[in-house]
Amino acid sequence: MSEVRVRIAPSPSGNLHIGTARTALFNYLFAKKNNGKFVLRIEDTDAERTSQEYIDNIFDSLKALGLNWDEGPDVGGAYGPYTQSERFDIYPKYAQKLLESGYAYECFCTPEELEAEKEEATKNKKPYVYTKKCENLTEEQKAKLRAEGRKPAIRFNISKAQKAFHDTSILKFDDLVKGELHMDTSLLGDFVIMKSNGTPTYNFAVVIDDMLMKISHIIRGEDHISNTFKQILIYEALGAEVPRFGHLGMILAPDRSKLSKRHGATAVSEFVEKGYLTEALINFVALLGWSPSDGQEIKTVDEIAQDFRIGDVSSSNSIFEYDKLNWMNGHYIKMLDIEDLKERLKPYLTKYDLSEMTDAQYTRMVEVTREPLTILSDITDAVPYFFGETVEIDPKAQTEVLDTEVSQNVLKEFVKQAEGWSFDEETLHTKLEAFRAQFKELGIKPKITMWAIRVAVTGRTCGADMTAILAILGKDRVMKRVKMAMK
RNA sequence: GCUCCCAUCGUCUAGAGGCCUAGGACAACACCCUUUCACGGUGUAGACGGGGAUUCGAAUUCCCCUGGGAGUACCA
Repeated sequence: MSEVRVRIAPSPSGNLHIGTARTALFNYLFAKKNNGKFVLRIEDTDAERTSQEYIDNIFDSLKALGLNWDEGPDVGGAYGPYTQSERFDIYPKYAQKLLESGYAYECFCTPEELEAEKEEATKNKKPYVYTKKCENLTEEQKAKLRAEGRKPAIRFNISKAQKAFHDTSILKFDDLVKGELHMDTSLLGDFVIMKSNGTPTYNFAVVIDDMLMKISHIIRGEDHISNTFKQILIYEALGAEVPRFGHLGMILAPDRSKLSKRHGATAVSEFVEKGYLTEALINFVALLGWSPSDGQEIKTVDEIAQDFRIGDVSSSNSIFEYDKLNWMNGHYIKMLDIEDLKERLKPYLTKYDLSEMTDAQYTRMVEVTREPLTILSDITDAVPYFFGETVEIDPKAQTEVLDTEVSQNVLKEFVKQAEGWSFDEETLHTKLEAFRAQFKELGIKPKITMWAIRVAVTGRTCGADMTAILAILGKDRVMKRVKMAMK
């Protein structure tokens, strides 16, 4: 077989969708596994909905996910341009070819006429297929319509192509993930390939582009299955080699509907802003439909590529649930290199004055607070007590902990003893241990002892390791806060 | 409406006729660890949508039903 060439062809009518990212990933994996090329093409045929902002977002998201393309609008390649709007001059040539070979014809029907036919069909509970009304227009009739100022669209003649290349009206192909798929093409209407304004429709543009870009395998969502039948016929009518197709199940929201904004984030960039790591995102999304042969689910994209076979991908839909993504994201946060993590956390710490801390203190703070983080943005609410001279005491902690007599006794004793301590973690650790033991003798649980100190110093009942907190804050601030908490 | 696709624990999945009294992961629950919250460890509970057929034997093959999804544009 000739070179494996796959592509992802997003339409820039929105930010890169997580579903598109998964499709891109499977294409990328397939290319990697088969020493092929991964091509990025921007399908901006519909100028109305396209914007540069979205194009940038698609580029950035794909790069952030590590899905680097070999050919594309920015890096170029031998089969460019890779932006559809820059290819407008090439589609009419092929449409003309189809017109000449009789696999396409001009259609002068107005949108109103078409609309009426459709209504008629639904009224009679009949499936709508284009009537082929314009199939056999004479040159005279066409000239007359043109004279009236009507501009024709070009329609593809399904039945003619089907008859020319297949014995029956049933068209079949062997899908890479679903196996044999078939369709009765007599149920398909002759669809428009060139709009009356001279631009190609999706189904035509993709075929021409994929053909010219020598795409060998088309891996995409199963929402394209019905398009595939139309596209195969175009390839055949054009005398081109038909690529292999593979249709992936869709990603659904927990309510089994299409994943949309009302379910939360849908764009990769939104997930990133929320504090999801691209490593976790891509790993998670790979597991939707694919599973590792060794059972080891945490894997880099390159590791997955080694193990990847398109035929192993599940053909059913899968539901996007946050539980596992969250777990996985937390896992990746725990695994991250500390310096890396320090940088990635900074965008979520802007409300604090990091200059209050030395780099060593910041490092230590991150080390002791990273554990419970699910998403990076969780850091914001996890660290307020590391900053400023004083803390705000949680009302509940105040009444339940600080206001008790035991706590007050603990704090009194703490102030007395800690005055003489050195506030390095090692010392603190042993001193605190002894401190707890001392109270335990009096029948006070270690937990209670520590709670008094914790609430006085941090304002809350839970948080990072106390020893580290005290060391980072330093003796002055700790003593100040504890004294303030005393009655 | 018509056409197509899909169907194993709540979720993601393993399973390609006997290895399945169906395995793993996340979530849940319990216990352990522990200076809190967590992390971690151990364990518990939890599924082959229904009905036929083929077979000595079916989660695995076939058919029907049901359920879910998608497509049905001069959108992509």
